[in-house]
Amino acid sequence: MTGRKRSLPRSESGEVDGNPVEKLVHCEPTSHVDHLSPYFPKRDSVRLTHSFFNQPCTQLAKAFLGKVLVRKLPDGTELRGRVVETEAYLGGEDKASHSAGGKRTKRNEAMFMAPGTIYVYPIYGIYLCMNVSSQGDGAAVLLRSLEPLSGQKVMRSLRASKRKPGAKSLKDRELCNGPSKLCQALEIQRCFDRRDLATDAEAWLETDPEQETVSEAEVVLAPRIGVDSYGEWATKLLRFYLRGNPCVSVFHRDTERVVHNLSNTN
DNA sequence: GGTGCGATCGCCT
DNA sequence: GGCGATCGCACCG
Repeated sequence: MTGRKRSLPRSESGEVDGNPVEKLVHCEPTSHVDHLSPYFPKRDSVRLTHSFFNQPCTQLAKAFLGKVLVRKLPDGTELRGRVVETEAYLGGEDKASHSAGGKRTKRNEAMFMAPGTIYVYPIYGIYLCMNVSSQGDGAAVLLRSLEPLSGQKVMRSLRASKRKPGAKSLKDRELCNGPSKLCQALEIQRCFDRRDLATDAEAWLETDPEQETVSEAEVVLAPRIGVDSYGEWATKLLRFYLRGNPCVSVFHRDTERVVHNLSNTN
């Protein structure tokens, strides 16, 4: 079950979908004390370690949901986003995986490294995608979408720098709703390839202090994106996202409708 | 809202 | 030499 309800997406600056509402003084995200309650004592974020990443690929892909990816920029700014969409790439028999058939190359070396190893690769000459190695030979989890939690202004400017000058300002939900968008918004560069998400000083994964564990019912299973040419592996339900979250890149209405109808019969 | 298309280059065959 | 785990924009309805 989820914990306290809250509106989505959250905003650090009193903005709703990019529309300024109220300017707030910047505060450290972990130092808010005004909402403390003796009945619901605030829990701290906990950095996730190797034991978290060391689980089977599909299990890890689901476990990522609700966790918070943190990127600390050289100037000390911390950008935070809650993981809302992932894909599992199993390696071996998974024809859609870069490591299909155990194929190991210079590019995908990180997929074969210890669980928690970051795999960043360039695609279409102009974009990057970020994965995290899991348990299993050549298996990794693709991070597809985040719900921005803090640093939205910086994310927006990082994203805007690659768009047409004068283009419409991006809504919060549009900052990280795609694998290459989240790399741009969090300034995840190629140099992160083969680094360790469990110990790195500039990128890590945390628990969300406002998020209870994610239940199975909140997770939508869907086909992966952009792998249509891989036969039966294109249809396997190896994409996972948080039901109803507006920051998800591609909704799979069919799956959601089926589950919804089933729940209506109860 | 949805669809179609071009961009752009490192990596692999 | 060909292609891709994508994206933004133009265009249509």
